[in-house]
Amino acid sequence: MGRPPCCEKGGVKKGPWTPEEDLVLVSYVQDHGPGNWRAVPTSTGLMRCSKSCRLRWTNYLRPGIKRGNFSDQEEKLIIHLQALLGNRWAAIASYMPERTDNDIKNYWNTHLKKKFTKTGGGGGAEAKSGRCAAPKGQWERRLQTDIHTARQALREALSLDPDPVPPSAKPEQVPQQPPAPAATQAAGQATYASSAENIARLLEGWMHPGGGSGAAGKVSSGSRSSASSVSAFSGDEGASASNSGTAVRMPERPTRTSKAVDDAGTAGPGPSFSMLESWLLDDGVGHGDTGLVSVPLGDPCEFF
DNA sequence: AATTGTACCAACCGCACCTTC
DNA sequence: AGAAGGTGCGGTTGGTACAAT
Repeated sequence: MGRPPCCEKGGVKKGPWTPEEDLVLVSYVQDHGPGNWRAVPTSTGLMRCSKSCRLRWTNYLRPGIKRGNFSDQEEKLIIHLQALLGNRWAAIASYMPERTDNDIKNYWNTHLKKKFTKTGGGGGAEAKSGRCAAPKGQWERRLQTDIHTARQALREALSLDPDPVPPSAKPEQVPQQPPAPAATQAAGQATYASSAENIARLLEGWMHPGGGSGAAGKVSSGSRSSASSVSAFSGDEGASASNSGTAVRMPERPTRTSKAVDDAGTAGPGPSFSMLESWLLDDGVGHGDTGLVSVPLGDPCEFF
Protein backbone atom coordinates (compact mmCIF):
# COMPACT_ATOMS: atom_id res chain seq x y z
CA MET A 1 0.00 0.00 0.00
CA GLY A 2 2.93 2.23 0.54
CA ARG A 3 1.87 3.94 3.66
CA PRO A 4 3.34 7.32 4.36
CA PRO A 5 5.33 7.62 7.53
CA CYS A 6 3.18 8.15 10.54
CA CYS A 7 5.30 10.96 11.82
CA GLU A 8 5.02 13.19 8.89
CA LYS A 9 7.20 16.17 8.36
CA GLY A 10 8.63 18.46 10.88
CA GLY A 11 7.57 19.54 14.28
CA VAL A 12 7.83 16.05 15.60
CA LYS A 13 10.24 15.64 18.41
CA LYS A 14 12.43 12.60 18.55
CA GLY A 15 14.85 11.17 20.97
CA PRO A 16 14.65 10.53 24.67
CA TRP A 17 11.52 11.47 26.52
CA THR A 18 11.67 14.07 29.21
CA PRO A 19 9.91 13.67 32.54
CA GLU A 20 7.60 16.46 31.53
CA GLU A 21 6.52 14.59 28.46
CA ASP A 22 6.10 11.44 30.46
CA LEU A 23 3.81 13.25 32.81
CA VAL A 24 1.74 14.66 30.05
CA LEU A 25 1.38 11.27 28.50
CA VAL A 26 0.55 9.59 31.75
CA SER A 27 -2.08 12.16 32.59
CA TYR A 28 -3.62 11.68 29.22
CA VAL A 29 -3.78 7.94 29.66
CA GLN A 30 -5.18 8.40 33.12
CA ASP A 31 -7.98 10.43 31.68
CA HIS A 32 -8.66 8.58 28.50
CA GLY A 33 -7.09 5.22 28.88
CA PRO A 34 -4.56 3.75 26.53
CA GLY A 35 -5.49 3.70 22.91
CA ASN A 36 -6.45 6.21 20.31
CA TRP A 37 -2.84 7.15 20.10
CA ARG A 38 -3.46 9.22 17.09
CA ALA A 39 -5.28 11.70 19.25
CA VAL A 40 -2.59 11.92 21.87
CA PRO A 41 -0.30 14.46 20.27
CA THR A 42 -3.13 16.77 19.35
CA SER A 43 -4.91 16.41 22.64
CA THR A 44 -1.87 16.83 24.80
CA GLY A 45 0.22 19.14 22.73
CA LEU A 46 3.05 16.68 22.83
CA MET A 47 5.33 17.14 19.90
CA ARG A 48 5.57 13.43 19.47
CA CYS A 49 4.11 11.15 16.92
CA SER A 50 1.40 8.77 17.97
CA LYS A 51 3.64 5.84 17.53
CA SER A 52 6.22 7.25 19.81
CA CYS A 53 3.58 7.88 22.46
CA ARG A 54 2.32 4.35 22.25
CA LEU A 55 5.79 2.97 22.44
CA ARG A 56 6.68 5.10 25.38
CA TRP A 57 3.59 3.99 27.21
CA THR A 58 3.81 0.31 26.47
CA ASN A 59 7.52 -0.01 27.04
CA TYR A 60 8.07 2.34 29.86
CA LEU A 61 5.16 4.03 31.54
CA ARG A 62 2.63 1.26 31.48
CA PRO A 63 1.79 0.00 34.96
CA GLY A 64 3.08 -3.33 36.07
CA ILE A 65 6.31 -3.25 34.22
CA LYS A 66 9.28 -4.88 35.80
CA ARG A 67 12.60 -3.84 34.47
CA GLY A 68 16.00 -5.38 34.49
CA ASN A 69 17.15 -8.33 36.54
CA PHE A 70 15.67 -11.19 34.65
CA SER A 71 15.38 -14.17 36.93
CA ASP A 72 16.62 -17.59 35.98
CA GLN A 73 13.07 -18.68 35.58
CA GLU A 74 12.30 -15.86 33.25
CA GLU A 75 15.44 -16.53 31.32
CA LYS A 76 14.53 -20.14 30.87
CA LEU A 77 11.09 -19.20 29.81
CA ILE A 78 12.39 -16.80 27.23
CA ILE A 79 14.78 -19.34 25.87
CA HIS A 80 12.10 -21.96 25.53
CA LEU A 81 9.54 -19.68 24.09
CA GLN A 82 12.02 -18.23 21.66
CA ALA A 83 12.98 -21.67 20.53
CA LEU A 84 9.37 -22.49 19.92
CA LEU A 85 7.92 -19.28 18.70
CA GLY A 86 10.92 -17.66 17.13
CA ASN A 87 11.48 -13.97 17.37
CA ARG A 88 7.87 -13.19 17.99
CA TRP A 89 8.57 -11.08 20.97
CA ALA A 90 5.07 -9.86 21.45
CA ALA A 91 3.83 -13.41 21.66
CA ILE A 92 6.55 -14.24 24.13
CA ALA A 93 5.85 -11.13 26.12
CA SER A 94 2.22 -12.09 26.40
CA TYR A 95 3.32 -14.90 28.66
CA MET A 96 5.40 -12.58 30.76
CA PRO A 97 3.00 -9.85 31.67
CA GLU A 98 5.45 -7.76 33.58
CA ARG A 99 7.93 -7.66 30.74
CA THR A 100 7.67 -5.75 27.53
CA ASP A 101 8.44 -7.23 24.20
CA ASN A 102 11.14 -4.67 23.75
CA ASP A 103 12.69 -5.65 27.03
CA ILE A 104 12.62 -9.30 26.18
CA LYS A 105 13.98 -8.62 22.77
CA ASN A 106 16.82 -6.58 24.17
CA TYR A 107 17.57 -9.19 26.76
CA TRP A 108 17.64 -11.85 24.15
CA ASN A 109 19.86 -9.90 21.84
CA THR A 110 22.29 -8.83 24.50
CA HIS A 111 22.42 -11.82 26.80
CA LEU A 112 20.82 -14.94 25.55
CA LYS A 113 21.59 -14.83 21.89
CA LYS A 114 25.30 -15.01 22.35
CA LYS A 115 24.98 -17.53 25.07
CA PHE A 116 22.95 -19.64 22.74
CA THR A 117 24.99 -19.28 19.65
CA LYS A 118 28.01 -20.14 21.70
CA THR A 119 26.52 -23.35 22.92
CA GLY A 120 25.28 -24.19 19.49
CA GLY A 121 21.69 -24.12 20.51
CA GLY A 122 19.09 -21.58 19.69
CA GLY A 123 17.91 -20.52 16.37
CA GLY A 124 14.79 -22.39 17.05
CA ALA A 125 11.76 -22.19 14.94
CA GLU A 126 12.01 -19.77 12.15
CA ALA A 127 14.34 -17.73 14.20
CA LYS A 128 15.51 -15.99 11.11
CA SER A 129 12.79 -13.68 10.17
CA GLY A 130 10.57 -14.19 13.12
CA ARG A 131 7.67 -14.20 10.78
CA CYS A 132 6.68 -17.34 9.08
CA ALA A 133 4.75 -16.64 6.01
CA ALA A 134 1.41 -17.82 7.19
CA PRO A 135 -1.20 -17.16 4.61
CA LYS A 136 -3.80 -14.64 5.45
CA GLY A 137 -6.80 -16.11 7.14
CA GLN A 138 -4.83 -18.63 9.07
CA TRP A 139 -3.75 -16.17 11.60
CA GLU A 140 -5.88 -17.52 14.35
CA ARG A 141 -4.83 -21.02 13.74
CA ARG A 142 -1.29 -19.96 13.92
CA LEU A 143 -1.92 -18.23 17.19
CA GLN A 144 -3.63 -21.23 18.60
CA THR A 145 -0.56 -23.13 17.72
CA ASP A 146 1.42 -20.47 19.46
CA ILE A 147 -0.58 -20.99 22.57
CA HIS A 148 -0.10 -24.68 22.46
CA THR A 149 3.58 -24.48 21.84
CA ALA A 150 3.89 -21.90 24.54
CA ARG A 151 2.28 -24.28 26.95
CA GLN A 152 4.80 -26.85 26.09
CA ALA A 153 7.53 -24.33 26.59
CA LEU A 154 6.13 -23.44 29.95
CA ARG A 155 5.96 -27.02 30.97
CA GLU A 156 9.55 -27.45 30.11
CA ALA A 157 10.65 -24.23 31.66
CA LEU A 158 8.81 -24.92 34.84
CA SER A 159 9.91 -28.46 35.01
CA LEU A 160 13.41 -27.14 34.96
CA ASP A 161 12.66 -24.94 37.84
CA PRO A 162 14.42 -26.19 40.93
CA ASP A 163 11.64 -25.07 43.17
CA PRO A 164 8.39 -25.49 41.37
CA VAL A 165 5.09 -24.47 42.76
CA PRO A 166 3.44 -27.48 44.30
CA PRO A 167 0.51 -28.71 42.29
CA SER A 168 -1.68 -28.40 45.28
CA ALA A 169 -1.33 -24.69 45.05
CA LYS A 170 -2.99 -24.50 41.71
CA PRO A 171 -6.53 -23.38 41.40
CA GLU A 172 -9.22 -25.61 40.13
CA GLN A 173 -9.97 -23.86 36.93
CA VAL A 174 -8.22 -22.17 34.16
CA PRO A 175 -8.46 -18.55 35.05
CA GLN A 176 -10.96 -16.70 33.00
CA GLN A 177 -9.44 -13.43 33.98
CA PRO A 178 -5.84 -13.64 34.89
CA PRO A 179 -5.01 -11.43 37.78
CA ALA A 180 -3.53 -8.07 37.18
CA PRO A 181 0.20 -8.25 37.41
CA ALA A 182 0.34 -6.26 40.58
CA ALA A 183 -2.12 -8.57 42.22
CA THR A 184 -0.04 -11.54 41.34
CA GLN A 185 2.85 -10.23 43.25
CA ALA A 186 1.42 -11.05 46.59
CA ALA A 187 3.84 -13.89 46.84
CA GLY A 188 6.22 -11.17 47.51
CA GLN A 189 9.69 -11.17 46.05
CA ALA A 190 10.65 -8.87 43.36
CA THR A 191 7.65 -6.73 43.17
CA TYR A 192 7.01 -3.74 41.09
CA ALA A 193 5.27 -0.62 42.04
CA SER A 194 1.98 0.46 40.71
CA SER A 195 1.86 3.02 38.03
CA ALA A 196 0.54 5.66 40.31
CA GLU A 197 3.48 5.18 42.54
CA ASN A 198 5.75 5.12 39.59
CA ILE A 199 4.52 8.43 38.44
CA ALA A 200 4.59 9.79 41.93
CA ARG A 201 8.21 8.92 42.14
CA LEU A 202 8.84 10.31 38.80
CA LEU A 203 7.27 13.50 39.95
CA GLU A 204 9.32 13.47 43.07
CA GLY A 205 12.51 13.07 41.21
CA TRP A 206 11.50 15.61 38.72
CA MET A 207 10.29 18.27 41.05
CA HIS A 208 12.98 17.72 43.61
CA PRO A 209 16.10 17.01 41.73
CA GLY A 210 18.71 15.62 43.96
CA GLY A 211 16.12 13.42 45.46
CA GLY A 212 16.10 9.73 44.99
CA SER A 213 15.18 9.20 41.44
CA GLY A 214 17.05 11.96 39.77
CA ALA A 215 14.92 11.38 36.78
CA ALA A 216 15.10 14.97 35.86
CA GLY A 217 18.47 14.86 34.31
CA LYS A 218 17.95 12.02 31.99
CA VAL A 219 15.19 9.61 31.63
CA SER A 220 16.35 7.27 29.09
CA SER A 221 19.63 5.82 29.86
CA GLY A 222 18.89 2.46 31.10
CA SER A 223 19.49 0.68 34.28
CA ARG A 224 23.05 1.55 34.50
CA SER A 225 22.21 4.94 35.74
CA SER A 226 20.02 3.01 38.02
CA ALA A 227 18.51 5.81 39.99
CA SER A 228 18.17 8.06 37.05
CA SER A 229 15.52 6.31 35.13
CA VAL A 230 11.98 5.43 35.72
CA SER A 231 13.14 1.91 36.09
CA ALA A 232 13.92 2.86 39.62
CA PHE A 233 10.25 2.46 40.15
CA SER A 234 10.46 -1.22 40.21
CA GLY A 235 12.24 -1.49 43.42
CA ASP A 236 9.49 -0.88 45.87
CA GLU A 237 8.74 -3.91 47.86
CA GLY A 238 5.34 -4.04 49.36
CA ALA A 239 3.88 -1.89 46.69
CA SER A 240 2.32 -4.89 45.17
CA ALA A 241 -1.11 -5.22 46.56
CA SER A 242 -1.74 -1.56 46.84
CA ASN A 243 -2.39 -1.16 43.22
CA SER A 244 -6.11 -1.26 43.46
CA GLY A 245 -6.47 2.39 44.07
CA THR A 246 -4.49 3.56 41.15
CA ALA A 247 -6.20 5.77 38.71
CA VAL A 248 -4.38 4.24 35.86
CA ARG A 249 -6.24 1.31 34.56
CA MET A 250 -4.31 -1.80 34.02
CA PRO A 251 -3.65 -2.04 30.37
CA GLU A 252 -4.93 -4.74 28.27
CA ARG A 253 -2.77 -5.35 25.32
CA PRO A 254 -5.11 -5.76 22.48
CA THR A 255 -2.57 -7.25 20.24
CA ARG A 256 -3.25 -9.76 17.61
CA THR A 257 -1.68 -12.29 19.82
CA SER A 258 -3.64 -11.51 22.89
CA LYS A 259 -6.77 -11.56 20.85
CA ALA A 260 -6.22 -15.15 20.06
CA VAL A 261 -5.26 -15.75 23.62
CA ASP A 262 -8.56 -14.29 24.58
CA ASP A 263 -10.22 -16.71 22.30
CA ALA A 264 -8.49 -19.47 24.10
CA GLY A 265 -9.79 -18.27 27.39
CA THR A 266 -6.85 -16.42 28.80
CA ALA A 267 -7.67 -12.82 28.43
CA GLY A 268 -5.90 -9.79 29.62
CA PRO A 269 -2.34 -8.86 30.08
CA GLY A 270 -1.38 -12.37 30.86
CA PRO A 271 -1.04 -14.59 33.79
CA SER A 272 1.68 -14.73 36.33
CA PHE A 273 4.01 -17.65 36.53
CA SER A 274 1.87 -19.49 38.99
CA MET A 275 -1.19 -18.87 36.93
CA LEU A 276 0.57 -19.95 33.85
CA GLU A 277 1.65 -23.05 35.55
CA SER A 278 -1.80 -23.91 36.67
CA TRP A 279 -3.04 -23.12 33.24
CA LEU A 280 -0.74 -25.52 31.56
CA LEU A 281 -1.17 -28.12 34.22
CA ASP A 282 -4.87 -27.97 33.84
CA ASP A 283 -4.45 -28.38 30.18
CA GLY A 284 -2.34 -31.39 30.71
CA VAL A 285 -4.89 -32.96 32.93
CA GLY A 286 -8.03 -32.01 31.26
CA HIS A 287 -8.74 -31.00 27.76
CA GLY A 288 -5.97 -32.16 25.61
CA ASP A 289 -8.33 -32.03 22.71
CA THR A 290 -8.95 -28.37 22.41
CA GLY A 291 -8.83 -28.68 18.72
CA LEU A 292 -5.20 -27.81 18.70
CA VAL A 293 -2.88 -30.00 16.87
CA SER A 294 -0.11 -31.50 18.84
CA VAL A 295 2.92 -29.55 17.95
CA PRO A 296 6.30 -31.12 18.01
CA LEU A 297 9.04 -28.97 19.37
CA GLY A 298 9.97 -28.04 15.91
CA ASP A 299 8.78 -25.40 13.63
CA PRO A 300 5.30 -24.10 14.36
CA CYS A 301 5.18 -22.74 10.87
CA GLU A 302 5.02 -26.20 9.48
CA PHE A 303 1.38 -26.15 10.22
CA PHE A 304 0.64 -23.57 7.69
C1' DA B 1 44.35 10.30 32.96
C1' DA B 2 43.07 9.50 28.34
C1' DT B 3 41.55 6.56 24.82
C1' DT B 4 39.30 2.68 22.91
C1' DG B 5 36.16 -1.17 23.15
C1' DT B 6 32.01 -3.34 24.77
C1' DA B 7 27.47 -3.82 26.80
C1' DC B 8 23.16 -2.24 27.38
C1' DC B 9 18.78 -0.12 26.50
C1' DA B 10 15.48 3.40 24.81
C1' DA B 11 13.70 4.82 20.78
C1' DC B 12 13.12 4.93 15.76
C1' DC B 13 11.89 2.92 11.29
C1' DG B 14 9.49 0.32 8.05
C1' DC B 15 6.38 -3.22 7.17
C1' DA B 16 2.22 -5.98 7.98
C1' DC B 17 -2.19 -6.44 9.65
C1' DC B 18 -6.71 -4.76 11.23
C1' DT B 19 -10.56 -1.63 11.15
C1' DT B 20 -13.43 1.71 9.26
C1' DC B 21 -15.69 4.02 5.69
C1' DA C 1 -14.58 -4.52 -2.71
C1' DG C 2 -11.14 -1.63 -1.99
C1' DA C 3 -8.81 2.43 -0.22
C1' DA C 4 -7.22 4.90 3.72
C1' DG C 5 -6.18 5.38 8.38
C1' DG C 6 -4.67 3.37 12.74
C1' DT C 7 -2.07 0.15 15.36
C1' DG C 8 1.23 -3.51 16.46
C1' DC C 9 5.47 -5.95 15.68
C1' DG C 10 10.26 -6.94 14.82
C1' DG C 11 14.70 -5.24 13.36
C1' DT C 12 17.95 -1.83 13.87
C1' DT C 13 20.28 2.28 15.44
C1' DG C 14 22.16 5.81 18.51
C1' DG C 15 23.56 7.29 22.91
C1' DT C 16 25.38 6.44 27.38
C1' DA C 17 27.95 4.10 30.97
C1' DC C 18 31.31 1.01 32.26
C1' DA C 19 35.56 -1.87 31.44
C1' DA C 20 39.87 -2.61 29.55
C1' DT C 21 44.18 -1.02 27.85
